[in-house]
Amino acid sequence: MELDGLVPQNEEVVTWDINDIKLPKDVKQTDWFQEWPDSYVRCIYSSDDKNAQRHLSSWAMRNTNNHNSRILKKSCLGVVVCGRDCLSLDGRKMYLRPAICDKARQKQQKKSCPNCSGPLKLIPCRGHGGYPVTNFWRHEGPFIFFQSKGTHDHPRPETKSEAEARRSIQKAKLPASPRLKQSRDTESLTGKTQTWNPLPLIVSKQEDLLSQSSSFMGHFRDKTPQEQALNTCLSLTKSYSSAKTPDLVEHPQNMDCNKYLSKCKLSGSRDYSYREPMEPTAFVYDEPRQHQTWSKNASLEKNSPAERYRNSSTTIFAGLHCETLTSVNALDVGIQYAPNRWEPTVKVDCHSFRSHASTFGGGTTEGKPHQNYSGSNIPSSFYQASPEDPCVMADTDHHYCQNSLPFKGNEWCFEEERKYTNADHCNSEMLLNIFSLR
DNA sequence: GGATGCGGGCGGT
DNA sequence: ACCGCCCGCATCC
Ligand SMILES: [Zn+2]
Ligand SMILES: [Zn+2]
Repeated sequence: MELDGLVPQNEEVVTWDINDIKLPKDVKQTDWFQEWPDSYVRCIYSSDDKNAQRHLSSWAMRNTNNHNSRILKKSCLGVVVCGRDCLSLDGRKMYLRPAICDKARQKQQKKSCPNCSGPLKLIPCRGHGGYPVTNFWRHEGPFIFFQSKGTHDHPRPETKSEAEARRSIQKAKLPASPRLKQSRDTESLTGKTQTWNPLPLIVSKQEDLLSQSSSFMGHFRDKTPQEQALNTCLSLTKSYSSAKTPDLVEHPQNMDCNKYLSKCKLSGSRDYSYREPMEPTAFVYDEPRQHQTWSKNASLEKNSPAERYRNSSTTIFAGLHCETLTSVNALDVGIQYAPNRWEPTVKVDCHSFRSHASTFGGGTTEGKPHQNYSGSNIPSSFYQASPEDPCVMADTDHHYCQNSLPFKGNEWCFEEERKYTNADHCNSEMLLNIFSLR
């Protein structure tokens, strides 16, 4: 059942559908990227939004063929849980991210629970009429239209970055020789149980993670733990960032956290080409020429300085990446935890922000930058910790990064920002903190 | 290796 | 026609 118009996006009534021949062209404001879109929502992202460009979602979504090259369709793979419903030390369940690749997923299901070595179980998504929730992406001019159909009927899996972190850590900790590796593959192919994550990655204390991390990293003779960690961190953010972090690369061990943090403040999106909102017409689905032409016209020429300014800040937010928002948990536990009692999320808004001077000129972050970016449920890093817990520190840093974006956007901020592409540095820094605190 | 996209093909409604 | 989905191919990291 469609809920057309019932969930106003952008404080306006949604009048479009992803399948419409024409999509709205007079978009006054774009939405914050949603990491966990759920239910029947529709969003309009800026085409500058890196996450939207990559069609990212923290749900495990896989591409599916809808025989329509204009609209990218993805369906949810659900979540992987322990077949024994085991709990971590702190009493939380873990929710692993299903591998997106079919082959990899099959392999994954042969592995065993990293916590109790029990079998893993894939909970399929049946949130859309008994079928997986589907997401649709459609690029149109300066916007990326997004639509979700169905409500996930399962817990959230670990995020993409968390899953990547897990892989990196596992790879790093098992610099297995080719021979050993081969036997392992054979084992998995024959269906024998293989503990997915032999190392006790499931820990409830950051302390534990730290010690474990540095211990396995200590195996590398040629690199310091910091360097090793850094490599991991950088590799994790690589796919999201086109920026270089020369300081870190060249002098990781000398990197000062505060210094690094200051860079976080300047982090944002790299691409500032913005397009003016269109005349109140629409994007024509079946007339590629039209929107292409339009795109060209609108791209760069019509921007007045004021427009450029406000638009650039718009882009700054749009450029924030998933990792920035998933916080330090990329390495904190590596696994998505949640309370034992899982409640389906009912409502999710597209957190939009006004692309008006008020949002910017104020120089505040009142444009609800903190508003549950991840929707109305448990934070990805569901983590009980004491104030002195390193994790808290890291998380604080994370928020700081998010709040410290150059809202005021003077020319300097603007330029500086271009140097430090995006907020991924925040993430890298957090990761670095984790490993270097010791 | 695995994430992502693409698109041919098949079967069900 | 629309949808779910399997499968191989290609690209990129
Ligand atoms: Zn288990
Ligand atoms: Zn789902």
